[in-house]
Parts: sequence; structure tokens; C-alpha cells
Amino acid sequence: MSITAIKGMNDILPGTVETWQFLEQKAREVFGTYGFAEIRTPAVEKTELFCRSIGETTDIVEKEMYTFNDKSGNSLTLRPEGTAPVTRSFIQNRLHTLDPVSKLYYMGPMFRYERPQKGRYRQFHQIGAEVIGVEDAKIDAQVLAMLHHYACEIGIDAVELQVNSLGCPECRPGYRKALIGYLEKRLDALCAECQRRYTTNPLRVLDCKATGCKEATVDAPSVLDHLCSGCEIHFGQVKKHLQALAIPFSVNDRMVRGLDYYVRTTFELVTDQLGSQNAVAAGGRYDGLVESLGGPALPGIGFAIGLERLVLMKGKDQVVATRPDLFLAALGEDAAEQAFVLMSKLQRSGVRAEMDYQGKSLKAQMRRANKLNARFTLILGEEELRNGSAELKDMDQSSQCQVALDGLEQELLSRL
RNA sequence: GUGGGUGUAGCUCAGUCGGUAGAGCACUGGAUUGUGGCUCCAGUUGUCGAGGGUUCAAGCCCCUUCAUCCACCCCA
Repeated sequence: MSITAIKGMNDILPGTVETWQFLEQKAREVFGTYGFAEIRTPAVEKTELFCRSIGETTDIVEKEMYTFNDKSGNSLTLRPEGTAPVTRSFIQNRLHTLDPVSKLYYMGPMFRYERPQKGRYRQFHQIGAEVIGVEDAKIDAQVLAMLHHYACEIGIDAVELQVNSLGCPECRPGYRKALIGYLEKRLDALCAECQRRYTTNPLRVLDCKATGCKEATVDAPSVLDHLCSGCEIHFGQVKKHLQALAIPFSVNDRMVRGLDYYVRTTFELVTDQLGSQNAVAAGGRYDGLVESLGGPALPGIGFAIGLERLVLMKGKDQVVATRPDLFLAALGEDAAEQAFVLMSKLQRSGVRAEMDYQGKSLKAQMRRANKLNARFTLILGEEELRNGSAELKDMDQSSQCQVALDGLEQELLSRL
């Protein structure tokens, strides 16, 4: 083996790239109808941006970032997620002065230094959407409706939308206290990992897959019982609006987040088809983030979709490449020369045309036409060329007729 | 960072007790000198992941290493 790609960073080859293009195009269409505009930010940001937004003690910041110093000694980081860069750009470019409500979407590669496995890679791709400037619960429902709409549009149905509320800086500490109090009495029943979590991040214990932990936390206090009145009203409205829009969802009060900036509404689009990775998309509200990064005190909400995970769910080769319209098979060098010029002319008119460049036999050329799944084959023989005609073969019908080269383009277009 | 599985032809994989490297598919040519798919015939393709060790002899046994997949952790 000579030089290979970096571990966890994959090539997307013809045959599967069509699926990617399909998923990206549908996102542009659907998000566009909801009034979202695309934003593109650099793949690299100052390290500080991610430390301050995602949270110093999260796994992402502590051990998963691709961080390095550039030649002038600045600490830079390959973006591990999209919300922080978009927020940074929003503030830097003062987008709130252009419009009190910003609806933005992005798509592109993200980087995390993790051990690769099914549905999890070191360079992975997200399609994300963010709304900055609206606190009303209608926008929560709108964002979820858009995500649901997109999932329907691309034909992903084995998914469930789960929503939760994490409360806000006002009510979350109280809940945390109650949960710690509950876990304290059951520490022995928890797995080793969760005994560690108990001190570092007690909310994560609720998310543990170990059966002992699940049993021990069956009666654990619910975050939803500890919401302050503002958060409770907001969550109630989100649910009401979702019902009004007939968006199917379930409430999962044990859903937690890996990023510190989330408050109030959080949600995930989950599936059981991706091995141990169950989230296809996830997001939530981040009302304090813009201000904490030095911008105006504006609320925000958004989500990110894992593109690789969608591709895995769609399955390979589910989106087929478009077939060539015409394959030109030539007999002899003179015919090949004429075919070459004719092919080029047709391509200029938008006809997907192909030919052989290796002087192969007619049989071999026909085989190739068949392999490429060409709709028609034009056979240019010496005899026919003398009177300006050729044989046009319909590869599906297996029928053929003589056509004049003059009117070939019209003839083709009428048949395609 | 931790644990397990797998590395043999372009692809999917056989390979017995350690004894000269195999099949299917794909590709190329032919049967049909100017007609694809189906069929038949023929042919090409190997650093057996790499390095070392044991042995008369290693794809097979031992050690090391690399890659990859899956899982833990965490997450999209």
C-alpha cells in the first residue's frame, strides 16, 4: 500500500456520492422553503471559540479536538461542530442588524479525534440549521417541523423524534441537586463508570445503558418536574404546537446533551438501525450562547444532522447515477473521427454522450454501451457514412433503424 | 484511551494434518470478420497486510507491528 487516507477520514466515491448529492439537494430545497439561507464558515477557528461555547469540561473539548499551533503560534482547531462557528460569524458580521430573525443553514465537514466505528468518523459531515432571535415556542416547533419534513422528503422513516427540556440556569441547579440526592443513596448499584459520572456529570447517569443503572434510576427525579415556571410554560407550548402541526414525537425526560450551551428544548431524531449510534440528528435551544460569545442577548435554536448516518440508513447505491443518452460506436478510424466530432457537438447541446477511445471491436463497444446502461447506441459504419446516415439502436427495446446524421439531434431529443 | 473480530486476485471469499495458490463475480478475447444483455469456450490478475522466529518445508504455528471493522467511552 502506498499513501492512504487518514484513519477515520473517508473518500466518497462515484456510486455513493449520488446519495450525498441527493441528501444535500433535498436539504437546500426543504430548508429554502422555510426561509433559511446558507452560510459558509471556515473549517478552522481559534481554539478559544470552542472552549468557551461547547464547555471546557466536555469530552469534545477535553480530548476530541484537532488542535494545533499555526506558524505564528496561534492555537487553532478544526471545527468539531457547527453551531459555535455560525454564532461567531453571526456576531462578527452583525447579522442581527440586517434582520431581527436570522435563519441559517450550513453543510460541511466536522472533525473529532475519536475511535472510528459504524456511523462515527474523525471527519464527518453535518447539515445544520440555526435560528437566532426568536424566543417564542412556535420557532421550536417550526424547526422540528422542518427536520421532520426533511426526514420525510428523503425517505427516512425508521426514526423517532424525541424531545425534552433541560431547564435553564435558573432551574437546572435545583434539579441537579435533587438528582444527586437521589443517586447518593444508590451509589452501590451503579456501574463503575456511573460512580465516576456521579461527581463529574450526574445527568449522564440517566443515559447509561447498563441494566443495573437503568434499574437504579427508574424512579429518579425527572427534570420535567423541576422546571421553573418559564421553562415549564415554554415546554408546554412546544408540545402544543407540535401537536397542532401533527408532528409525531415522544417526550424523553432522560435525554441529555454533550454540549454545555443547551437550555430548555432539546431533541433527537433516533433510530435503531445504526448499531450503537442511535442519533441521526440532534439539537436544541441555546439562549445564552450568543451573548456569552460577546454578541447581543439573543436566543437561539438549531440542530445538526449526521450525513454519514443518513447515507448508512439510505443504503448504498439507492440513488442511481443518471444513464448516458447515447453511446457512439464507430467502425474504423474515419468513422471514429466523425463520431468524436459528432459526440462533442451533441454534448454541447446537453446530450449525455459517450464513446470508445481504444479502437475496440464493435462487439466490445456494444458491450461497453450496455455496461454504461446507455439509452441509445449510434452505430457509425463506413457504408452508412458515405450517404450521411447511421444506425440508431434503442438499447431497451433492442430495435434499430437508420437515421440521417443531419437530423440526429432532433431525432434523439424527440425520443428521449 | 480500553476490549474483541478480520486481513489470501480488482470485488466477495475458500484454503483440510504445516507439503508447489483456489473458486465465483469482474475484466479481456473468441464462438458471431458490422451489433449489447443470456449461454458456451479460452485467457489475465497474487509482496497470502508488513517484519521477525520455529521448521527440511509456513497462507496455516509463535512473537511483533500496521490496517480495518465492531463494541466500550462519547457523540451527528
